[in-house]
Amino acid sequence: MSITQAHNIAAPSKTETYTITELSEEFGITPRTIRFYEDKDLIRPRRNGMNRVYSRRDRARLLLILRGKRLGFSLADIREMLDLYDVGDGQVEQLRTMLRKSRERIASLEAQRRDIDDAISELTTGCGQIEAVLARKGVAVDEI
Amino acid sequence: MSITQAHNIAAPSKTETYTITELSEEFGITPRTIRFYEDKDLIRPRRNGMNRVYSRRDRARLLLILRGKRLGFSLADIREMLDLYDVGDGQVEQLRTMLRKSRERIASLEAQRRDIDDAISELTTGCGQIEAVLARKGVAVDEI
DNA sequence: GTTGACGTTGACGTAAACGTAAAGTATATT
DNA sequence: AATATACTTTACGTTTACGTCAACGTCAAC
Repeated sequence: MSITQAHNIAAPSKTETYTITELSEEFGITPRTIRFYEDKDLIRPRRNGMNRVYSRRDRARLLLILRGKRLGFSLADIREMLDLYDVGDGQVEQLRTMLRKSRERIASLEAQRRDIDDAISELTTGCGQIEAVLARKGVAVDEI
Repeated sequence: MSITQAHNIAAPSKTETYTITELSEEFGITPRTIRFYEDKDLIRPRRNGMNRVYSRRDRARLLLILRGKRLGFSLADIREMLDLYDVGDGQVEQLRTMLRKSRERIASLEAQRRDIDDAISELTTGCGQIEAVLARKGVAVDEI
């Protein structure tokens, strides 16, 4: 319970680093998940002996990964974008790729939304019919 | 290519039946899919020797299955609802279950839709930023 | 007498994103 | 020394809805 835990002894230096559990707790994911991302080449932390050491840059990558996941990209997509992001800075080609992928994703999401809307109206209609039948049977619908 | 194919020799009688490929072609699914549904106890066609024989009732069940899938229910959900549907007719308990499940599904779909809307706006914002950067670089955005 | 069309069962493969042991290493505390 | 804690690797398990062989049966046609 001491403040000076292993791997975190020094005072907050310029080269702040994180352990795998620190990051997992901060982002609400399991260490297994972070190792999985590494296995998929999404992060490449340094090592201190056997242990993984994450830099602030690694932490930023992890944030980008989780953001990509929230937006519904696959890990493969995310890896591709991260790789582009890494090569250089502001390369036109990367931006084009990101833009294309984002637009594709938007189109896909809009299609999904249409499907969802259709399903909702079909389900709503069905609910109404069931409610009508139950009402005719004298059953209070809200008792469900 | 003759009209009188095997298993379908008789004139259209009252007890019309279907082969597995007939149904699969009619509904745009593979025979494998229909056998899979049977394996999951969603349909139970009669047999003529080894061959499956589907009645109009089986065909109706298949329609309900595909409808349920369109609405995003799992096969397990669909089976449960079909079973209820089979027991009797207009039983209150079945209707309640259907209503509950449908309402749950609607709620889940609405949540999904909110997530999708959030993702779309986040992506749209990101696209706008990328477009701005590309424009400043003198790249026509539509060339992508 | 074999080709082709249609059918059967059984079992393994696929995709995504991890979960869940199992078994070992390394350090720190008691 | 023994215990506790954190970390490691390897590898199989999970879920859903099928796809994909493989090997076999059966019947009518050429």
